[in-house]
Amino acid sequence: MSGRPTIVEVAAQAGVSIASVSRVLNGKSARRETQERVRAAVVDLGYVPDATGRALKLGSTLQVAFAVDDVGNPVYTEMMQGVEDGLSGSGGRLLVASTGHDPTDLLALVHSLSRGYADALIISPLRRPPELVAALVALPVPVVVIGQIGDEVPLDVVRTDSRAGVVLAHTHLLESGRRRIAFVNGPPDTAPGQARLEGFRDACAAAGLEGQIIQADGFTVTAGEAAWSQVESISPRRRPDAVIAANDLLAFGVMRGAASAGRRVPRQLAVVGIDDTQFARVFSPSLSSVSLGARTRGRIAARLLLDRIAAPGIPFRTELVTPQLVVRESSAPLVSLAPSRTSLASSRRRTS
Amino acid sequence: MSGRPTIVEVAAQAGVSIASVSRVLNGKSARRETQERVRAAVVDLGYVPDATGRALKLGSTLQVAFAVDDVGNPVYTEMMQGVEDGLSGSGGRLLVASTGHDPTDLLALVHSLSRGYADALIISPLRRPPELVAALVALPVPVVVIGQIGDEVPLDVVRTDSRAGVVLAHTHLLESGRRRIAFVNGPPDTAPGQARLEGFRDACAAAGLEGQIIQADGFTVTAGEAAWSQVESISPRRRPDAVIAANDLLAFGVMRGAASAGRRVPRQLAVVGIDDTQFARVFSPSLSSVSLGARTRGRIAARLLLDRIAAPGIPFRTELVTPQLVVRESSAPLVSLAPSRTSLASSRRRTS
DNA sequence: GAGCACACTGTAAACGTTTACAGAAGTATC
DNA sequence: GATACTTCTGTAAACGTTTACAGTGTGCTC
Repeated sequence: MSGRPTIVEVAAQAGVSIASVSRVLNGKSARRETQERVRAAVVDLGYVPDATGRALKLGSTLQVAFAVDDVGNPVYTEMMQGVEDGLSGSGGRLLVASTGHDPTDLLALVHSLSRGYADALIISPLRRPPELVAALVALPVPVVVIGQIGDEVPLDVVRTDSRAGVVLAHTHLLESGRRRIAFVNGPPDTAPGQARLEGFRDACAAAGLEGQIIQADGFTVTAGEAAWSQVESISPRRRPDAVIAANDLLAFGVMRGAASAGRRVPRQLAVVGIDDTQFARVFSPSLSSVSLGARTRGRIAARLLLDRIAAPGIPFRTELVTPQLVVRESSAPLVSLAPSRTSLASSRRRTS
Repeated sequence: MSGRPTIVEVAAQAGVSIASVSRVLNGKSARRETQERVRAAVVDLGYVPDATGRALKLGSTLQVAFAVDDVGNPVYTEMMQGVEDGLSGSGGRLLVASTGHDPTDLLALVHSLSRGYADALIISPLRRPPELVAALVALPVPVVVIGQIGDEVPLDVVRTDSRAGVVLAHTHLLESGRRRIAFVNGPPDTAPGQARLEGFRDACAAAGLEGQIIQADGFTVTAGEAAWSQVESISPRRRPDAVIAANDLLAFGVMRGAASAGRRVPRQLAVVGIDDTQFARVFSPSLSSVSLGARTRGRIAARLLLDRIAAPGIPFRTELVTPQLVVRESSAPLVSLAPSRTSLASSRRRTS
């Protein structure tokens, strides 16, 4: 009466049983007249089937949880949009859980998922302590991990080779004429922090250069700014002429720090970020960045999930997205900078 | 057997009835020995109460839906973080629905909410066609609107006076010595588009100036870039020396356009954005922006919601968040720019 | 008109919880 | 030892669906 109408009231109004109402609404066989009466009653009462009752009976909530460490990072927003893309048409809803940076939060979240309020989980964790991996594997619902999780873990995974991504960036900077290339990393106890660090070491070894490594205490803009002051404190002779940042936010921070210290990008300092977030293109100077296909990864994760829900028994898969360097202003080659008086270069020309 | 254990199995294992199990788990009175046996069985079987069964019985899902038009806009991410802040501790989960820009999507989403998969809705719509308002009012769950929705609508509302916000920006630009102030608006059929346009007209009238109005076809960076080309096409004599953009993304777009056209910000063009998103501070030059307290608004919305859930009968409230101008480099005063030829960093020092 | 096939419909059980109610067991009081 | 009282426990109903199963009715064939 007071609340929303239930199937019982619809049945009463239509003068049929609740089974018939359910059948009509789910497109099962029913006489034309029954159909009409049910539909009329539905419209009349404004009946909408209750998701909870349905979920209880069918054992599926049509909800997918998406867990990330920091929704403030645009790369995760893009990933989420990818997931939404991939889910669209499946009738699923997206439950977003940002867990802050507290690892116990994340674990609690994963555990709480066994309450069954979602049919599946897509997770992109920065860190992967054994407890987390164990919890993920033990979860009674399908799980897709975006990122590295370990080879033998029985889960669907969408990966990218960010190690190779760093090498791409390094090679590009060499080609643009830089030799003193530094790496501003995020926390090395994170999966991306570790992989990207390895990539940088690989690249340095291959080039026969030694590279400075600066460690920021997060993957944020402010951490990048703080890291810049470490760069500044390097003795002038060894001071880098290029920086690879472990993600775009760090890169923005570095560029900001460099700008307020009066150093010109890209003339005095080239910067390359990772993730190619939407703001990389927009920044001035625009930021060269290694795209790890966040949106694509999200989309693939959704697809893996839908596949597994459709056929739970299939073997676990690992999909790989290859990194791609997007070259923009922040890493313009030294050679082309020298003679050119074109737009950006001239607008950034030294005033004295 | 196969799936997750239910309360029935726990009861069997503990040798008590399911009612006792439920009571122990919900902290109702029970003999110490019963408690111990139930808890032992729970641990033993790894039992976790099913959220769906619980929701069905209790009629509450512990889920709050949050609907926005564009998750790609950082202002909504911040708002969402505010909502999460405000919800934390209430045991609620956040269901994020980004509806793209299709207004029928949004309507469909709102209607689908009457399936009862969420206990409440927080919505920040760009447009508010009568159908949407009607649908919101008709919804069987509490609704909080962030933004303008109309005075007589029986809903809880969190508002900000973005009209006054534009006036703030305008006054500031006058004080910084600008006289030909243009306004880059988003679509004027949106609530913020309309309010901000009115604010701009107010400000122009008060100052006795006529202001150019440029209309972008979205609240995005690319729309801002496109709008810039319209600014460029204005005859040089009337060309603006300052731009107020209807949000930060538009402002970024304008700055990007201006930069590639070789115009200096703030020397030749001052820019002020609206929303004060996290990247405003980071941009080079950093963007002056009118904060509308997105995070605060989200937090307040959550509080209004919790209040209403606790006491559904209370009168509807409208909370107001006052805009605050954050002055940064992009609108440095001409006077301080004129004599000095110093870097942006030093000009920033004077303005803040 | 009997028999049969068929299409549809209603009854009732099930999904996993919570909780009103009544009954059981224990304890204190006379 | 009976009574009243308290404290705990079990039974069963309820939340809103879907669906197996049995039943009804109709039309057809002989």
